[in-house]
Amino acid sequence: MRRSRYLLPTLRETPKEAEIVSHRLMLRAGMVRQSAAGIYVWLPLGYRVMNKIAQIVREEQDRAGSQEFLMPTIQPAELWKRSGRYDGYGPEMLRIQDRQERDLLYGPTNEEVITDLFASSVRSYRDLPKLLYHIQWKFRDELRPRFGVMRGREFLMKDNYSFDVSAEAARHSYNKMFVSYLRTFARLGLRAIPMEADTGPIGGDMSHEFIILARTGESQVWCDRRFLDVDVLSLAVNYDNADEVAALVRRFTKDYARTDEKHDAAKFAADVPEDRRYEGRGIEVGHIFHFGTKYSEPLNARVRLADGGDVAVHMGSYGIGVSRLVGAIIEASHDDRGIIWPEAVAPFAVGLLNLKVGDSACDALAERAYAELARAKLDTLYDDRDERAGTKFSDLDLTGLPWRMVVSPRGVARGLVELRRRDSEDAQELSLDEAIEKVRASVADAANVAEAGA
RNA sequence: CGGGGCGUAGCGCAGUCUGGCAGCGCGUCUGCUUUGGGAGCAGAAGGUCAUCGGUUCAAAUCCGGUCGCCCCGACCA
Repeated sequence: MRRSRYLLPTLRETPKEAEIVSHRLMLRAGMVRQSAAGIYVWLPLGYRVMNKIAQIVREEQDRAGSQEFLMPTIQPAELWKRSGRYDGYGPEMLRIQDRQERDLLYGPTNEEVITDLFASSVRSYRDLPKLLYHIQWKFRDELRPRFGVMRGREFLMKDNYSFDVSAEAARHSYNKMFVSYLRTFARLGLRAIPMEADTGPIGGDMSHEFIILARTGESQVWCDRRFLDVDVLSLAVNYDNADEVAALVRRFTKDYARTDEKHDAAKFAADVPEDRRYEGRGIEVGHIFHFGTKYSEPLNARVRLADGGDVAVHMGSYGIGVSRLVGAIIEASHDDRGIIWPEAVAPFAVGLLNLKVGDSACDALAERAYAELARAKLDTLYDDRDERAGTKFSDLDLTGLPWRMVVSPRGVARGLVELRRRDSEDAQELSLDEAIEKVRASVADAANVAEAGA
């Protein structure tokens, strides 16, 4: 993409509404614009990142045996009246009426719709288990939206729903999602720690929040530092082997990790040696939950059993805040110059700068670099604007692309470009071929890591 | 929903107290010079001062209503 043609309105100054760093940087880097309180326009750069995140989420959901489909944003109130939540959900739910004065709502979540779908389309225990997910916009009319896309009213969420014939089978589904979440966040360049969460009326140990550690997080968290040392992507997992998946879950639940909701200072002190105690802030990026027959009973989602009887299916739901992750990744990965994208979610792999537009040698080399980067299938944002070097450097640092390739009079006579990583101070002068190969290898490594263990 | 604050050019702000030509910086456009970390000079464009009403010879400024946005708290993917 040529920068001169791209809609990328970077700002030198921060709009005054932005308080936390991810919000400031997303506005300054031209990723989002606020449309109303907690509602955002996603500009091309921000939308690319969100789509990259969604794609990784999608791949890991599929890998764990889930199927993607799509439910509507607008739901009939009638379903919610049947589940008993229509009155219970409160003013957070946006209620609307159509021209016939039928009661509708903009979905804050989708248990009702999918349970109803399941009830009308699945009849037999032989069809179970099922894991179904979609990535869809939600609306929750929060009292006070804040922190940019981290707590918007409208947000993009992946929600998965599992259906099993028994509580024991449901645990396998839960465990699959648990492991797939570990892999998903690791691939996004995040270290997400599963923490015990409130389970509601069901009880038991079947609810976890996935929290990433970040200074600006909203929750106070306590955990064992051993969580920080595990290389999740190197762990092999066969999702069909219930024992193997359960063993992995045990490995990630045996050490202490709790938010302020469940923190027990005495237990923390007793269980975790002093040198392994971590206390800090965290951001919730995922939540998994088993809720048994809470919706299948009222919405009549039952299956026939082998012995001729029938049973309400056991369900769980599993959420990842996709749009929130865009902000969360920035909270975890930035410096005073701007965003530092992990390679896996970067909107472009390379920022190509021509520092002397109008100089025929520089123009020629930059154009050749742009063409060859495209041939190597490396997403490139080519800054071909007739701007000063400082402007281009600052803009590129702000937008956080992982690799910077500079064409300038310094190296052009020898056919050299300068290559530098966003997270490093070291630059190298290389031939164009060498530079492209280096970036290509780095991107390929990231992809290989993603495949490891799967 | 309780408390506090703010709406003036694309962004950041001054002007409001004490009514009297709507301003500054950045950005944008044109020209010249410059060219490795947000350049210099010269010129230009850009405004329903959130909105509705009131007071006044005169309102960004005073008074009242409404809308929007932000922050703190309680609440939440």
